[in-house]
Amino acid sequence: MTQRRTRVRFAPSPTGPLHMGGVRTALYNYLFAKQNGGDFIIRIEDTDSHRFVPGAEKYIIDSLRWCGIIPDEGVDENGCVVETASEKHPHAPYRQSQRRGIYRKYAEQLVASGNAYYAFDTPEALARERAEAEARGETFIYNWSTRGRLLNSLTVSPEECSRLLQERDDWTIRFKVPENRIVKMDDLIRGHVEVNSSTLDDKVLWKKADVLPTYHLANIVDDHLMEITEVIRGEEWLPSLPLHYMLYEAFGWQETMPRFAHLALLLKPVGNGKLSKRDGDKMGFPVFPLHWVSPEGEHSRGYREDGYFPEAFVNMLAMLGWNPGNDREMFTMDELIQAFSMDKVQKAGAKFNPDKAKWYNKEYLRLKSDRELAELFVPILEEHSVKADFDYVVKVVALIKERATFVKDFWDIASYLFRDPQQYDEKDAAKFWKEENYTLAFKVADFIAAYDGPMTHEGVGAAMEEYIKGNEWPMGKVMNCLRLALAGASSGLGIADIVILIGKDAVNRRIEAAKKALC
RNA sequence: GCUGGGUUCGUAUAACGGUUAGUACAUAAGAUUCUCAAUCUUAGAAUAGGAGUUCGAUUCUCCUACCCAGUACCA
Repeated sequence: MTQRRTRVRFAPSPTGPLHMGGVRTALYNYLFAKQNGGDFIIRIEDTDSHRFVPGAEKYIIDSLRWCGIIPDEGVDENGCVVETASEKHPHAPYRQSQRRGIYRKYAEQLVASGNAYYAFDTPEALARERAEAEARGETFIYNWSTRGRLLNSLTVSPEECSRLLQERDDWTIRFKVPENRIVKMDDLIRGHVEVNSSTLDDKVLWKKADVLPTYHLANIVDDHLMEITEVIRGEEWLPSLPLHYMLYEAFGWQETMPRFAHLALLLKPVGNGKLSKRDGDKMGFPVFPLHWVSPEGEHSRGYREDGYFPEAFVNMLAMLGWNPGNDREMFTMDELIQAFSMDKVQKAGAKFNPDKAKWYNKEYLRLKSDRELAELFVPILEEHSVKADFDYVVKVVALIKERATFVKDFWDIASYLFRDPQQYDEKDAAKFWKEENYTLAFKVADFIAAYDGPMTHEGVGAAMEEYIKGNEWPMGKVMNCLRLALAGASSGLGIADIVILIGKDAVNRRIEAAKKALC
């Protein structure tokens, strides 16, 4: 086979928000394409108009964009699916519903070559067949074993067939799956797989009622036309792989048939089964990349809105079912592109671990500069009506960032560095706010007020500790009393840090307020 | 049911026939600090079960169990 430029595609159906498992599939496609210097293409598979959900298409593209997964083809710079062909997007339109004109001839071609046939069975007739089979404890299957007694172009005369084609508008074209043929397939992840064609059914390829192809036909035709070299998709497609192989063969396209890779599904953190929105709601984690509101008004939380950095989300997702072959866990997108390899992709489904997702965010948060984090913190401060000097915010961030998982945690951790405590933790007060302690704490406060050296760790911090130790006062009790007065709770930054940040005036003010509130 | 896929600590995974079965998250204990967090140290924790091939199987083959997917005129 001649060397072809690598071209992979992500082909979602706009039936709802993109699940994180879908993002992972897109990510692996993207990594594979970029690693091989090829193209990552988006194609919208919307041949089922009944399941179309407004906004889903935009959501999918926005989600990928947030993750840094930028398509080379199919979507323009504004994030819109391309409808008219150009040099950059030669295969437009990239929405199957807008490609409806091109599929019928391919279906007819298969009929002409004897690989497919017209079927005139009504949905009701098929439902009856299913019910009858079920009554006998069997499963109805439309294939070699039953097609001979059903209503189709193989069982009626050519004249009758043309008449039905004319009169009826609910006929279909079905693929004629051969009997008892071993279909031999190769999967990039699973290796060699064989299936006996007798177990397969004669899939509907084209529907007169909708004047549209079904997934299988549209998918194969478009992958062929768009010169796709590798199909990387979810495991749910593995059972239809033999059909797809036979379709390529029937069209005579086996020379350019793409290679296939079927990705195992993402599983729920506890119990069995695939990850669903319900699990997220129940256990408190998002299953979607971005916040989503369904047309019915139902909300779903998103990783972005929950405070995850896209780099952390992507890194976490990449490691769910793939590994570099060593212990390394942190990868930027570019590093993933370098390191990714299909044969390190896990065969089994991976249970999603929300704790690990948080851990990744924490790691990425630490990697960011104080100034960068401060910039993200400023809007949150503004929400709390706090206007602070930017350099002061930077100083605060430097001290608190190791204690946080998300930027949004900053406020809970450090609100007392921006305004006086509004209340005092009751348990901490009961534990530490005793006369023998706070009288000493007040003396330390007086000492700080009188201190006139540099407001640094080495200055006021050291002096304060020396003062307490010199008097042989209980360090822990005194400090916790002070922290309660200054920060509203006994947990938090070191007293010296707090004093240095808020300054002497605030210390005095807060001590007086605590006296009033607690004594 | 049938067809296909899968199975290493609780979770994600490493070990492409030879290791005291490694790492990370989580858990627990200890150290440290004025508290909390962070950090450091340590601990417990796995090859689903059974046959076979082999000098030797986590790794190869078969059987069983369990899990997942598909079984639509949905994708």
